[in-house]
Amino acid sequence: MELITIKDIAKALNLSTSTVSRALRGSYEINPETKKLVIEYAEKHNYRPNPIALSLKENKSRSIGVIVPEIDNPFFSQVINGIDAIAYNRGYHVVIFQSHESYKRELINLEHLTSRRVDGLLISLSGETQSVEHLQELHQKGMPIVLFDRVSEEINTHKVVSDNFEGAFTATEHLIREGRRRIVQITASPFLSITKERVNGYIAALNKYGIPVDESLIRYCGYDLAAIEKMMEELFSGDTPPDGILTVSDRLALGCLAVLKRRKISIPEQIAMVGFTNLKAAYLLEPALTTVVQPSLEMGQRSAELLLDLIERKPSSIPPNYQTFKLYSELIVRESSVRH
Amino acid sequence: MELITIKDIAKALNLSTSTVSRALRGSYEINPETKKLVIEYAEKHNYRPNPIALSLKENKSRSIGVIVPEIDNPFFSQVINGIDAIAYNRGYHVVIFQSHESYKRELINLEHLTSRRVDGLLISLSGETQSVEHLQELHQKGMPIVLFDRVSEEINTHKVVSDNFEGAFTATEHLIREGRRRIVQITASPFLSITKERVNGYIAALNKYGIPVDESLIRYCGYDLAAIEKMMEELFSGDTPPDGILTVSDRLALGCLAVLKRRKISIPEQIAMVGFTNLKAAYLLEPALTTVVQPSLEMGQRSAELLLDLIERKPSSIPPNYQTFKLYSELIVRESSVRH
DNA sequence: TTGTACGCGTTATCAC
DNA sequence: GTGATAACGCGTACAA
Repeated sequence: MELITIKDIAKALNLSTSTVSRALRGSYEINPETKKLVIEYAEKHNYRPNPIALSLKENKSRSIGVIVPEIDNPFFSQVINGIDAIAYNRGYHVVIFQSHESYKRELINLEHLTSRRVDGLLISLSGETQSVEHLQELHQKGMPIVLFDRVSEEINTHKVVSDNFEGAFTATEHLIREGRRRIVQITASPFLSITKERVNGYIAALNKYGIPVDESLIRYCGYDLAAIEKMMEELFSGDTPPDGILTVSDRLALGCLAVLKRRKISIPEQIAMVGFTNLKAAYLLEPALTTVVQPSLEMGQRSAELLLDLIERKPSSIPPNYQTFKLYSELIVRESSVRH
Repeated sequence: MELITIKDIAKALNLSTSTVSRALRGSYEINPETKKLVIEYAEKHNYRPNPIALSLKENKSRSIGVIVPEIDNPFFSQVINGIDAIAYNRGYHVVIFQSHESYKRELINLEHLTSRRVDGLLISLSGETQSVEHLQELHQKGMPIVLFDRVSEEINTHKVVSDNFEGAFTATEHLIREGRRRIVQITASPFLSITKERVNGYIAALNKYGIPVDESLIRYCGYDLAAIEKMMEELFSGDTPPDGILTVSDRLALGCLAVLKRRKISIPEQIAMVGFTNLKAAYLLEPALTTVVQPSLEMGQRSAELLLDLIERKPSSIPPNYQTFKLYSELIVRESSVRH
């Protein structure tokens, strides 16, 4: 735990710092005895190379930046978990920033990241972000970037996403097969890639079964719980309330379930529901909730692996054609969700 | 965004690096014109001081380490949120480590932290941790440390906790006043300070109302959901099932609610329940759940403020007597929890 | 007012 | 096989 440096070792052993350095790194041919002596002394005094000095020398921080909309969101905290696992194994710091769904804060985060000299960036876009010029600029300056979950077509780099189209398609199809026809999709910011893909999957499923698309059944909604509940109340106050619901996030599912409970609308008897959710709570409390489980942990791991590969490879050997990796989202149907 | 250094500015302006440095820091008396020139150039080329070089020079990393049992736990992700807010405002990095409730991993984290040269440490102990010698050693070597939530008597430094005794006392009293007598407390690792305090609060409330303490109604339980449910099933299979429940964490509350739901035991008609919870989901899905809300965000903020004060103060001026700051936990009783 | 020299911890290069 | 030196970027004591 002591703050011992290579210089201290050199002094103590009457050697030069360069000899000590070589002994420790074992690179050059060196007198085995000297080497042994140095290594023993280092171990005894718990020598640890100063990562800051190394960073300065190598012009690398051995840290990666992560920008997420909110840490306090089960999906993202699970992703961070995955990132964390990979990064620490490979000797990297993870520095986390939150955009709080604000484009402005995303820009500020980027500024912080660059001045902190992170070696690479993992980012999931804010709900407000419509242009990714800020990322492109950074990317062109040589910063390795991997986008995950909420990505953009407009930047050419690696991306890791879940198969949102397929997830929404399967979920919608499940509802249709259970006999539902008036299926509402409750979704988030219309700017997000995940939103667009999920809406497309939903529409494709309706089309497949010849159900006309009713635009009023696609509801875009912010994350504010009160707003979600208000929208839901509205939806169920009309003459023709939905008989099926597809929600695409934890918070949306919760607001939705809360309103159903309050109105004593029972699942699955009166209405069927599928939620994209990462919250273990949801299905425990509402066993009839069919769930599209996001591969959050895996997404974090894959993204981090990709980014670290990009960072550690020489710039000239970075593959010219970036790819989008799609991870499988599982649809989990529980017995109790089948209509009695 | 460019990687421009002080040296580049000096070269471009035909000045020495020291002049540029002074101009930028504005410390020394310097020719106003030169100063203006330098600052303009710096702004134009987006100069940012290299934090790594500064760290090396000042022997400070301007980063703080945070060790939590799990990131993916709503209480801790909220605490991290609070830490984050304060730290970034004051120009510090937050480096997060997870102990995964393992003492061994806590030790490894500590090792990483020190070799990473963090300026200070915020830690909430793992469920396995019984001795804090590892922390004491580090603390005696001069590392500023603030413990939060799960603390230890055996180390003398600042601590930030919520009032667990009071929280459990109030919760238990609430149950008693609703007419419950067989109140079970379902709690976590017996080693944790929070567990002991909550058990004490529970016992004190029973004593106040002359209810004998039944040791079999204090259940220690791991975080594994399956184990929680098994324990609950056991509890409710006996001849005299509880008529009141106090759970002290989100996961325990969830496992508990899941079993009640499965056995069709209704709240509050058949059983009353209070949970320590930070999960917005819980009360939404079960409105009859009375909640002890932990001041998680505030805890993060207070802890970070304390730690940064410790770090930035000269060692000689650190107050010799460390304190434990208790934050208030609010008991939230919703209408629907009153027995009909 | 400005420039020179040094040190923070480490490694690479060159010399011995 | 080992030691001296320079360099990474910055701030500052000291010299001019």
